[in-house]
Amino acid sequence: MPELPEVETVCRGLEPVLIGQVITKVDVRRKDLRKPFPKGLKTRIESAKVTHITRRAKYIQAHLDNGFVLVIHLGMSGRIVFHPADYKPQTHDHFILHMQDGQQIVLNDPRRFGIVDLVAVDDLESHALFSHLGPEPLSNGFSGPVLAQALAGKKAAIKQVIMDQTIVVGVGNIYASEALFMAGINPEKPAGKVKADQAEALVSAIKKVLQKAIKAGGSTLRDHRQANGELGYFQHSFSVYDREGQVCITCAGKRPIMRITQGGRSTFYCPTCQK
DNA sequence: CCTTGAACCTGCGGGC
DNA sequence: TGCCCGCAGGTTCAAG
Repeated sequence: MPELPEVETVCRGLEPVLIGQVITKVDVRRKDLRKPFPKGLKTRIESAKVTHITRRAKYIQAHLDNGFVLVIHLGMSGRIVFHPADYKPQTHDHFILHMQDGQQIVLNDPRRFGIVDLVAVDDLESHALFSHLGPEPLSNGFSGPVLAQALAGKKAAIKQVIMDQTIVVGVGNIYASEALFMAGINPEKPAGKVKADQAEALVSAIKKVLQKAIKAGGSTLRDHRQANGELGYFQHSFSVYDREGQVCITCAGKRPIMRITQGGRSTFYCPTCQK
């Protein structure tokens, strides 16, 4: 469940449950996900207290009182769920934090594209997972001029470029289609041909769609639930994503929403509204 | 440098 | 019912 709004929603759900709590026991149930679990993970975080939670791009960062930060990426299919003390691990429960109040924080990830890492807080910015990342989309560091500059001269399709985490972080396959629709830009347009005014519109659209999705608790695909059991509901607000063949909500024209493949991923757009 | 495609995994739904 | 195919919200690495 992983684009920025979903990860942000998870972080907000984790805060009241984790902050101030000591991790009493850690269960690492296999040797790796997309990467190996870090060496000494269990011994280095057991008995540590969670001080605060941050997010960078699609990474969850749980800061501990021993100078380490527990980093979790959910990949494509990862989810974090809270369970009571008597919960028994199920299939694809790969990593479990037992907290001092008895609650279990369970990382379940069927496809195992997720990552768990442990980083010294002083090394966070320079760590390989983070050092190459572009600006946060909701920060002032992401603006029309900044994006226009990053797009200059690029031949690749704009859809694929805004999903490039070195350009801007947090935009995944759903919100890329949604933002391009909102900005009226054809996803196949070469990035370098997106000029200042369209870049400005695209930045506004990305910020707007991500903010709206966060307010909605993210999008819930394939029956997924947030850690607290609540469902995100932004999927009901999709304008184009997963709406192939349906009528465009803006132009209601004769040409329906199209689905194309870019970089192996589905893209949805309105051929009338997006130029 | 760039772009493209495949690779990593499991599960689910549709078509036959 | 069962099998095969395509598809799924991400990232990385090799090949051209």
